[in-house]
Amino acid sequence: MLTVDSDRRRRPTLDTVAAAVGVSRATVSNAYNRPDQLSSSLRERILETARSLGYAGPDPVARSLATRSSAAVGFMLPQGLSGAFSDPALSIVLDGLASTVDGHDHSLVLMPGDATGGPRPSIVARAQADVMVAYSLPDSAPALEAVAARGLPLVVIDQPVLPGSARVEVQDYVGASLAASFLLSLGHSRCAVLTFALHPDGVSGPASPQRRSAVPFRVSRDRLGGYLDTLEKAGVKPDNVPVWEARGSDRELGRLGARWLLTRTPRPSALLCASDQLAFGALQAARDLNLTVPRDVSVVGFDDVPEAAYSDPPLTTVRQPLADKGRRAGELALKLLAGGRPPRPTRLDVSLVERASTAPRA
Amino acid sequence: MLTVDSDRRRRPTLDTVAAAVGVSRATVSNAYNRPDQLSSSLRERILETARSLGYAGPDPVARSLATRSSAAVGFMLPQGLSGAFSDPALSIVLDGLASTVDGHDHSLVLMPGDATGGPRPSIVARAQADVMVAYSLPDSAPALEAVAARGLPLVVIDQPVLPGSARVEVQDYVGASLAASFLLSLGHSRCAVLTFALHPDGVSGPASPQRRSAVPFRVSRDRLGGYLDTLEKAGVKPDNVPVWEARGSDRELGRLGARWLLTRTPRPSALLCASDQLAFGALQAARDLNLTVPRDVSVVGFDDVPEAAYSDPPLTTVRQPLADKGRRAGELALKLLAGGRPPRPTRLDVSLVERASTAPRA
DNA sequence: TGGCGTGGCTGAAGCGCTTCAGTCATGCTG
DNA sequence: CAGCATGACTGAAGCGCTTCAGCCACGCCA
Repeated sequence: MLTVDSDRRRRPTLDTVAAAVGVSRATVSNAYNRPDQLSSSLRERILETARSLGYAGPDPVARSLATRSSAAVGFMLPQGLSGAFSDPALSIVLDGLASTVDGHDHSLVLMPGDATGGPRPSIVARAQADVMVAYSLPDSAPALEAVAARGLPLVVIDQPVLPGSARVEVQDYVGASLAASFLLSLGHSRCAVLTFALHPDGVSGPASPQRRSAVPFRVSRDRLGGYLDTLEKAGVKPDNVPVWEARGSDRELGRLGARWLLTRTPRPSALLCASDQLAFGALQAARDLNLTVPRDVSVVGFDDVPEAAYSDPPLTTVRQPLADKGRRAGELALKLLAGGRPPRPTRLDVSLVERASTAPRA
Repeated sequence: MLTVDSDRRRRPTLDTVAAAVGVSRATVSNAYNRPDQLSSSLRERILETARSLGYAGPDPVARSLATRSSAAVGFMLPQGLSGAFSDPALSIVLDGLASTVDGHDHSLVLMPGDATGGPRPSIVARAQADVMVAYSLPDSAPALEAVAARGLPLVVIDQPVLPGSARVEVQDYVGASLAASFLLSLGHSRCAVLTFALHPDGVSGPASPQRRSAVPFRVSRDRLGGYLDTLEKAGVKPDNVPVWEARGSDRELGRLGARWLLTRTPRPSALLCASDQLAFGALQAARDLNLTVPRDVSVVGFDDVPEAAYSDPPLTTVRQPLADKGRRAGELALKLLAGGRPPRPTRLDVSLVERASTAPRA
């Protein structure tokens, strides 16, 4: 019967095993880490004895201290977990990262963020990881300084460069332009924008001109910029484009924002949504208001999460390679760990996927 | 300018600082951990010197070794991350856990599972955590043995007892009965069941009688059992109840399963879904088939995730206190860490929430 | 026979920190 | 003024492991 004995007082150590077998501690260590350093018969005997003594292998912490490596990568999030995981895009990125990291027998330490838009510095200072990955933190988050203070290698996803760090990012600005141009080509000049947080203060609402400038989140900044610049080039004044800022990126927040946008006068004929989740919310809001998509209003998302292909109607959206992003970040992290210099930023491509949520202006 | 210097060769240590200030290493340690042990002027001087030397505080690994505590809780998942986080119920639980753990300056180490229905034992053996939380692993997952081998305290969520471990669980069987009784009371005797994985082998499809028995996931077992037993008591033979087993718990899998169930002849007049996500998929499937919920078919979910109140139609479902579950697990973990004996299992209540996805049989 | 490469094992020096039993002034009490 | 708390600081013993320079015996070659 499997029993949990949490009495840690007198757990066996390498020495216990060494003494029991009658060899040196170094040899027992080798039995676990360098099988080629001892005869296989002795190794067998050691492992056997260890088992019978209830020794579960070298203690991870002591091992980390001795090797100066904790075999873990830290992941810093801009928000708490529940908010974060209602965003499938993040889940996919994280999964890509996890599988890479996991494949190299490294583990993943999660550092949820708080209202400041990143994990508390004390958390970062104490995290047992030897490389950090920052996901979409606001510019100059305190967490980033904490990483620098520790001298840990850093890879940032969807963020501005930090000297000495590796980076993977997506052509958000280009993607947003793509979306806007497409709507313009369909004749939609009365567009509205539904975006997730521009500032880390947890506020939802119409985005005033002030809030639209000096946006600390690079992704939000680039997507919003891509939309507005493109519209402007076509002669649409940014100030005339209604923008709703949702404090997060989930359906419900999207629905709320879209309801507001779709009840402006004149009603926008198309919605540019900064994420698919927000777009799904927008589809819902349209239904709530008895509007038909795309007849009454066109909707375009961003991300191309798997579900975008199955929504009602299927979503026109900007595809970005989410899983790749995570994998790349993982590879970069491992490379930095191995002592590599930070390579040039990895830029991933975006493309527009046309589905059924958009149509020429009626 | 914030710069990342990942050159870890010559980082300052406690000794460096001690030497610079001209005090003993113990005193510097105290400056960080026991401010009351030295004069505040000296402490100030030490901290100042540390800062100027680029010393970011005691190394977490060394500290862990010395204190025999790594200030981290490990979270073992039954599946990979992306699958896991498409399940909002899990996100909420995890968030509850994280906030508790985080509030005590502990971090969270994630151990994603693989095809075996849990993390690989090697991952568990090397994880730097001093208490483990297992979430809905199958009975006798290898990961659990690895935990036992290390002698780490364990708290299990939604799983059978393990001697020596703490446990938090929900009255799944009762909840499932509630749902089934409710449908029966509305006159639905032709019910079908849409459940998530009964076995960890990643198979989706109609669940044969063999697959319905010896189910290793406690939650699946209890919910399915609650449904079928209740129906049987009302005279409905379990063998006549179609059951679809989805390999995971997301909308798309739910939609697939529901499509199959709703195209049986005779068509079921009600669907018992083991999670809200599956139920949302079922609502979608009904729409796809031009069926109106609840007129043509009633649907009941399980979990009561926030979105259940907003779906179209709003979902009748079994409520379980998800965030509580996570928080409780966190508290238990911390209590075990503090040396407490495992308390009696925490059982959380369930209740039925009636919304608009159910109606009397036509 | 002497020299030498080699496989198999060990001793001991760390890794960077915490902690606890002291030491030593200092000020207070009676 | 002896006696004694008290506050401030230190020395040294670990925490459990990795690693590397050796050491030793053995067999092989010339």
